[in-house]
Amino acid sequence: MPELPEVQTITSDLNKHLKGLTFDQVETTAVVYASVAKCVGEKIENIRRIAKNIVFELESGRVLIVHLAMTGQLLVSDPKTCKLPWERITFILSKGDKKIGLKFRDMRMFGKAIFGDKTLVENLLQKYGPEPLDQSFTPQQFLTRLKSKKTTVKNALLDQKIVSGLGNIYATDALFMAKIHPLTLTTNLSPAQAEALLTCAKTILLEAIGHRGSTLEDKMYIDAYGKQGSHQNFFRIYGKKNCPKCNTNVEILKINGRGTYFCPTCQHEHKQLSFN
DNA sequence: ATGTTTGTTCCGAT
DNA sequence: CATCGGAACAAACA
Repeated sequence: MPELPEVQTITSDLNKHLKGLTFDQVETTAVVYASVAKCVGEKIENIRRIAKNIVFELESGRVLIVHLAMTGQLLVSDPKTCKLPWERITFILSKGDKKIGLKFRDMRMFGKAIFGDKTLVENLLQKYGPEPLDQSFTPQQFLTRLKSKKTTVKNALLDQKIVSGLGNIYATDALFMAKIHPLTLTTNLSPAQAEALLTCAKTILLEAIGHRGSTLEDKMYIDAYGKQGSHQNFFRIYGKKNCPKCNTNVEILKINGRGTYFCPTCQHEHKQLSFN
């Protein structure tokens, strides 16, 4: 589930509590995680977020990168606790006498965990577009990047190469808040719309970080201590039956396979795709 | 049984 | 050759 706010919540908690600890033991359960076993003996210098990735920067200069995808979780635990269902990697960290467990769970196994040298970070930074909350990212740059992809604005927002960190839920809500129809073609976006969209996306992302992320019915997102977020109580249009502003029935479109909620009254900027 | 689901990547079509 | 979109990845739930 995690989008930028959820990954940010986990990352900042982990950075606060695991900085300076050393990986004592690592147990992996599948070949796709094999490289992670090599982080034994590595000391954590810093933990930061790049797009939806959690990057453990180690004193040696090497890195451990975790992507939670749809159902991944990183959970701080007592090192003696039993294995949880779908627990894929078990870490034990220590600092002096203190020992802390860290579990990577992932029901659907779409997530990734990889250990390697600094070049992994360079590769990451290269493959992702700008962070939407970066002060230096301007609406003009946003518009140019959106227009670089000939598709609908909803689709472009989910392209991590155009702007990183937005997922289906926050993209859907940002379009509603900016009053832009999700099927609007990027080629038809105005500078004013791009500016509104960036402002709304930032507002929503910051709110959601303040609420420690969104936990849906399936409880697949929880923070590093197992706690739910509360931003699901503040969704604007995602999952709603009626528009919170005008009470019109919310419509659901399937855009590239993703459920897209929108209000046909409030989001009226859609230019017709054809003259049929 | 069928259709959903927060994300990403690969491959075929254009 | 570049770009776009659908399918696939795996598992649970309604």
